[in-house]
Amino acid sequence: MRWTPQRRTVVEVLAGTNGHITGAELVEACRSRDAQTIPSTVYRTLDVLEELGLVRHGHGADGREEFHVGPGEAHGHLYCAACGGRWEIRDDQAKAIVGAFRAADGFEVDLSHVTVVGRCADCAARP
Amino acid sequence: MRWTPQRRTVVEVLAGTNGHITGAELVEACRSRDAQTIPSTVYRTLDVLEELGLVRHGHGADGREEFHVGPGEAHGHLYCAACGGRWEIRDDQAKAIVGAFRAADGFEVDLSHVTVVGRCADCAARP
DNA sequence: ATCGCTATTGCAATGGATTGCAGTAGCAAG
DNA sequence: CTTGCTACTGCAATCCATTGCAATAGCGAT
Repeated sequence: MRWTPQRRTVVEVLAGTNGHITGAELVEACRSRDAQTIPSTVYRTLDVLEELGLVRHGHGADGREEFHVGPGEAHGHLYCAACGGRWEIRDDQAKAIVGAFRAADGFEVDLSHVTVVGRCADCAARP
Repeated sequence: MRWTPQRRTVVEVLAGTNGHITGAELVEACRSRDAQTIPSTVYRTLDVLEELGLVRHGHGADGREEFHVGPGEAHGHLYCAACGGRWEIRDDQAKAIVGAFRAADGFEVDLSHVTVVGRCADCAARP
């Protein structure tokens, strides 16, 4: 792997990111450091970083790419369609999901790629 | 709601569709009936049909839109990242998921919008 | 310090999805 | 049948993501 200026930029921005970021946001953030930033380079860098396990990607409620800056436990996301709120899926809930599929089919769920959409308690209560 | 030729085309294609179809596939299918078909019209028609509850949309493993032709029970999807296989999430598994969130947080999961990615039993067995 | 291999980059093109706007045409009322 | 309202359509522009290809530049070897 080669340590290029472009990759340095991407990694620096990611290092300063807490939690999640979409592909487009990352491109934007890189551009503010280096106006020459090219989207394809950013996305390709993300691919290699993901292979290295430094980031994980999933898809938000709208299907856009979303990156979680690792390392750390893989985890899914909850998204409220009504208020736009977002939460990480807690471990006990994750276990329930993973277990349900493993037990029944032997299917191994990739948690980091799970986004569950619905309505949070508050929004469900006030229709 | 107005019954236009464009909508008729979309609905006819959907009526002939068994199960799932992506936005792009639908546009393509409509074009083969009516070469003048415009993507934005198709997507806007889908929005209307979804409001009426005739279709439901979710996002596939790659984040692209996917429509399930209803009516019928909302259901999620399983997707194997290794072999590309796809299955509908069975009711007992769905219950486990919905239950886990409802019990803990009062979060109401929208099943039709759930796509779970991972590796199916066969692929998990042969790494 | 130089060389050469090839991983990476830049760019242009492509594809799917979405939006704003001006013009068109359903449809209901008269 | 005619009229008028406005829900739709068509189009062009835009955005996010991805890919092919030729040119560049890291970096290990010499």
